[in-house]
Amino acid sequence: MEASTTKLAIEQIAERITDAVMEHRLPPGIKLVEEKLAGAFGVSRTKIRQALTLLAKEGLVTLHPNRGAFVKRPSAEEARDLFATRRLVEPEIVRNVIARACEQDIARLHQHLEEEAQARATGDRRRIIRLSGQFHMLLAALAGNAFIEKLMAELCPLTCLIIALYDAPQTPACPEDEHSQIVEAIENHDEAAAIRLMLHHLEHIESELMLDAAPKLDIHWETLYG
Amino acid sequence: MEASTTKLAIEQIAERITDAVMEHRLPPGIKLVEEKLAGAFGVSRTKIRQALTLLAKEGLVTLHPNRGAFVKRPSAEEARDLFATRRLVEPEIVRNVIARACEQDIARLHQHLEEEAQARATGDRRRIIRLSGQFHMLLAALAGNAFIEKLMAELCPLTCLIIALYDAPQTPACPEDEHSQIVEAIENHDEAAAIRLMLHHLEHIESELMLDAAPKLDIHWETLYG
DNA sequence: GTTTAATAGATTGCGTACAATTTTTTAAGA
DNA sequence: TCTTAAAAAATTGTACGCAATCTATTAAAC
Repeated sequence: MEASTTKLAIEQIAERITDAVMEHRLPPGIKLVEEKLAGAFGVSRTKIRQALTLLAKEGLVTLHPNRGAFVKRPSAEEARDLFATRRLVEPEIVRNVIARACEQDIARLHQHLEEEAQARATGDRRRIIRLSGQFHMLLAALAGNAFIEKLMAELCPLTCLIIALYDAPQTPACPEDEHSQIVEAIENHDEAAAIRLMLHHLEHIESELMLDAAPKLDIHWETLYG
Repeated sequence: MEASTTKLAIEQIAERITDAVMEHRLPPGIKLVEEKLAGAFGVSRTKIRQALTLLAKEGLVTLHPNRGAFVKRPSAEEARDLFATRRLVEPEIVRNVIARACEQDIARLHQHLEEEAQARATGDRRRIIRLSGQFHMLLAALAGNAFIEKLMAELCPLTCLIIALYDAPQTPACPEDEHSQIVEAIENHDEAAAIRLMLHHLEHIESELMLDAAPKLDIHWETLYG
C-alpha cells in the first residue's frame, strides 16, 4: 500500500485494497480512513471515496454514514450463504471450463499452481491465502461467462475475509493438492470427478471454519504489519 | 427523474436511474451527461459521479474514460451469458423460497402479481416491463441468500436492457400468467413444477429475442419522453 | 463539394475548501 | 474514582473551480 509514482485509477486502488484484504493485511472490521488511504496512494480523497463506494458495492467494505468505511465483518449466516452460492456456481464453472478451455488456459492454470507451490515452499502464508482465492477467480475467468466471473471476483475476497474471522488458528493454510486434483480432472475432461472434487474442496474449507463460535472480536494490531 | 426537495443519497440516485432504464425511458447507448443528471436530481456532479461509478460496477452503465457514461448496450453474447446465469440461479431461488417463505412472503408475491395485473389492465407498458423484472428480484429477496439477491438485482435491470435491444417490436410485453403459475406452484410446495415453470419462463423470454440479428442501432428520440 | 486544420465550446477528471458530523480530549461535578 | 458536560480535534459529506480532454463548428485548402 505504498505511495506510487504513476496515477492510479479508482479500480486499481480498489484492487490494491482488495489484495490487502485477501492477504489478511487489512483485517475484518478495521477502519479505512480516507485521508490515510489518500496519502498512501498519493491521490486525493475524491478518488479514494469512489474506490470505497466501489468496494462497498462489492461487499468487501461496509459504509457507515458519517462514520466512515470499514472492512466488512461477514456474519456466520453470510458465510453460510456465501458457501451455498459457491456450491451452486462453481460446479457450473467447472463444466464450462472443461467444455471450452484451450491449451493456453490449461497452461495458465498450471502456472498458477506453480505459484501456489512456490508460496507454500517459501512459507509465505499471506500469499498462499490470496493465491488460493485467486485460483477460483482464475477458473471463473476461464469459464467464459462474464456474470459468473464477476460474481466469483466478489465471493473469493469475501471468502478470505471469512477465513480470517472464523478459521481455527492452528489450521494449515489450505489443503496442499486439492487445487491440483481439480485441474487434473479438468484436463482429463472428467466432469463428474472435477465437480465432485470441487464440492469436496468447498465443503472442506467450510467445515474447518468455526461458524457457530463467536467471530474473532478485535483486531490483531501486533501482526497487522508483520 | 425530476428534481426533488429531499437530499438524495447516491444509492437512491442510482436506483432512480436503474428504474428509468428498466422502464426503457433511458434506452441502451444513451449518454448520461453528468451536469444534466446533477441538475435533474438537484445535487452536485460529485454525487452523480459516484452514482455512475456504482452503476458501472453494477454493469448497467459503461464508462468511457474522458468521454462519459453511457447506458450499456449488452452484446448478444452477454445476453446469452445472462440467461445462462439466470437458468442456473433461479431454480435455486425457487427451491429456497419454497423451503422458507412464510405467509407474509406469499402475500407480498400476490401483491406484486396484483400490481402487474393492474399495469396490464391500464396498458402501462413501461410499468409492465419494470414490474416483470422486479418480480424476479422479489423472488430472489425472499430466497434469503444475500449474494443471490444482489446478483439478481443486477441481472434483472440488464435483462430489461437486453429486451429493449433485441426484442421483436411486435412482441407482447410478457406472457400474461407465467408469473402467477410460478407463484401458485410455490404455494403448493411443488418444487419440480415451480422449477419447470421458471425454466420455461426464462426460455420463453430468451426465445423471443432476436439475438442473432444486429441490435437496434440508434436511439428512439421520439418516444424517449413519451 | 469534400477533406483537413484550427478554433470555440462542452464535458470530464480531480484536487481543494468548507460545512456537518463524529470522535477524542479535557474539565467539572458528584 | 466514576459520570457527565463542554471544548477541541479529527473525519466525513459535498460543492466548487480549474485543468485536461473530447466534441462540434467554422474556415481554409485542395
